[in-house]
Amino acid sequence: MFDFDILQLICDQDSVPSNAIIEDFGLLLMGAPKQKWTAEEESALKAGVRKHGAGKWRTILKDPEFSGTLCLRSNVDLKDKWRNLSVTANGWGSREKARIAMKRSQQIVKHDNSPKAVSTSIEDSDDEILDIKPIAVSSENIHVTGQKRSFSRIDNLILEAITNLKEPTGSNKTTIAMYIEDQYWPPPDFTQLLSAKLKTLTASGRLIKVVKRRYRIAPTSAFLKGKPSNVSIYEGRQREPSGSVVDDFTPLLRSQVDVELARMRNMTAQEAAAAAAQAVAEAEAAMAQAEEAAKEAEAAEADAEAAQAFAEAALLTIKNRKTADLVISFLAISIM
DNA sequence: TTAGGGTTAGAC
DNA sequence: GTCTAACCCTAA
Repeated sequence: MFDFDILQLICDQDSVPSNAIIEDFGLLLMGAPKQKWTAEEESALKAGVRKHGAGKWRTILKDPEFSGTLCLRSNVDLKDKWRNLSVTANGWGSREKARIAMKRSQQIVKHDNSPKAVSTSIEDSDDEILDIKPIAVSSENIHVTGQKRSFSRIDNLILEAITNLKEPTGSNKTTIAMYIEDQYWPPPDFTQLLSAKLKTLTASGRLIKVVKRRYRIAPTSAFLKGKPSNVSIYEGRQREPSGSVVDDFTPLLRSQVDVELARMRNMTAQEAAAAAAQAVAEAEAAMAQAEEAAKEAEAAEADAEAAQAFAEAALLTIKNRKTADLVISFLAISIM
């Protein structure tokens, strides 16, 4: 189209077009169809976020590595697109968002009514188990050898993601998931594992939950001790695909998956069938493990809700009876 | 410059 | 009519 050709000419200049230029051009495009994001623009945005962090939209636009691809976009466009990506990556449709918003407002009311209630942070509302977007299964790399060891690998991935994303206000679950999914090939039910793991890491004090469901690494976290920041924890594994680091949760790099696919193409029918059967069995084991982790997370949430309900009931009792001593005695007996 | 809420176009 | 993605507006 003619108008887009003009803007492409602007793009061909060395400098990044200012917002004013893009906005003025928007006037020219009045009535024109929406500019759909291309796959190239999308990947450039993701790469930009990886490099500079979410929220550094202007920096990403100025980065010569991305300015060529994103020259038609303003920083606001980047922000909006990243928001859309975050929402869809979580499997949240408008209904889910409305439901979560409703749930959150209800919880805020609860907090207002019971300031001393047992804390079931409203920031946990996005830790619900959501639809999973399975990406790939490594038949050789998912070995179920016990939850603790497997989870320690996810711990490292989460910490690596938060470290490398460098978001000043911390990283949310979506951003962490997108980083990991972009860098590796996580197993099925990865989102469930991530939700559960974020909870336990926060509970154990290794992560700090800051505003708006964002997580930061606790200053005293032992996970990164001795490890240089900004370096992939899996670099060793990347250099040695057949090395020893395969006994845990180890998402595959895309390049490794490509190698796997190439190997599979050369298999005989019988070999392929055997490999497929083995992959299915191991994937099922991994899914069972993920399911168990999800159940644990659900149980923890249920416990917290029950505790909150109990605390609310206790406070109500205090108000109504005006016999605090009696209630305190009752609570003491209940706890024992 | 950015975040977040709101609006609207387009696909289904 | 519903849903999603792109776009708009405004406060900080």
